Amino acid sequence: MPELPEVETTKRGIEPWLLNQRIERVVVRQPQLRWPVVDELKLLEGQTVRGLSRRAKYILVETDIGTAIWHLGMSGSLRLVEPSAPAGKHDHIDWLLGNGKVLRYHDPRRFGALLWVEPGTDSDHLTHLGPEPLSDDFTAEYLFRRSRGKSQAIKTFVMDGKVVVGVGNIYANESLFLAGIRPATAAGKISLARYERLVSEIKQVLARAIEQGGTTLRDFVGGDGKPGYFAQQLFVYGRGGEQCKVCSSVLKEIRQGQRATVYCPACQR
DNA sequence: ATGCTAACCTGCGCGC
DNA sequence: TGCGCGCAGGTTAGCA
Repeated sequence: MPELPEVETTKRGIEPWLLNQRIERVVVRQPQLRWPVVDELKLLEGQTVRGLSRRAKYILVETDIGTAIWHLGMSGSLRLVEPSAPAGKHDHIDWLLGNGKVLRYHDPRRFGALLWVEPGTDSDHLTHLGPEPLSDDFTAEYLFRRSRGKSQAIKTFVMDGKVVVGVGNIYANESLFLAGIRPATAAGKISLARYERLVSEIKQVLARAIEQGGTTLRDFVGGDGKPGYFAQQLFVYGRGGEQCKVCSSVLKEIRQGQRATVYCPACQR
């Protein structure tokens, strides 16, 4: 489900309902997620949420005794529900809040996670990540430098969280289309000028997707339960075999690293 | 080091 | 109507 815009949308959606609230009870119905939910999460009971933030596709919930870290995996969602709403088959975790609402984690495929770190500690999952794509640290010069000597395809290169975080399959496809770059091009062969264009398009497409509340393909919903509206603005993702919206050529679909890649053979060189 | 593959898990849509 | 197959927004472990 979620790439950076969907995670940011979720974080913004739940923040007003969580900030400064007491977590009264933590209910874990299914601890077997991507990594097992640790017993320490129970320590959240009675704690107050001091702050929310996002790093890469992780949502950090800070309290005085530690930080809970959500990851939504492929099919996870976090939303506020009423306590009377019955928990469904894949509603794995509830946080009962002081305001009477319930923060409910739903994740059919269970590739998501809820991690825990003590104050002043960094999760191993966060320490080796690349820069945030919307930050000033993410520049064409950076990508150019990191890519020299690499034969790896540009698409898998920008999807590597050690290079830059938050760019998943949807927005990798879209930003390469917008930048006019073929996804299979070796990252090490791309010029600084073309990286200028790519970095600019990555930043723009992510920012626009956040404005639209993310991309809803099947089941993504923000914290308020509403879908995102960016899907209608996708140029290539999920459109293999259809016509290019710019030049009407038939879009090609290939596989890179077990992921679908779609591109326009005319617009992307 | 680099880069590719398989794996984790469930649901859905398609072709037969 | 049912069955088998392939595919899906992410990430990491393991291998050559």
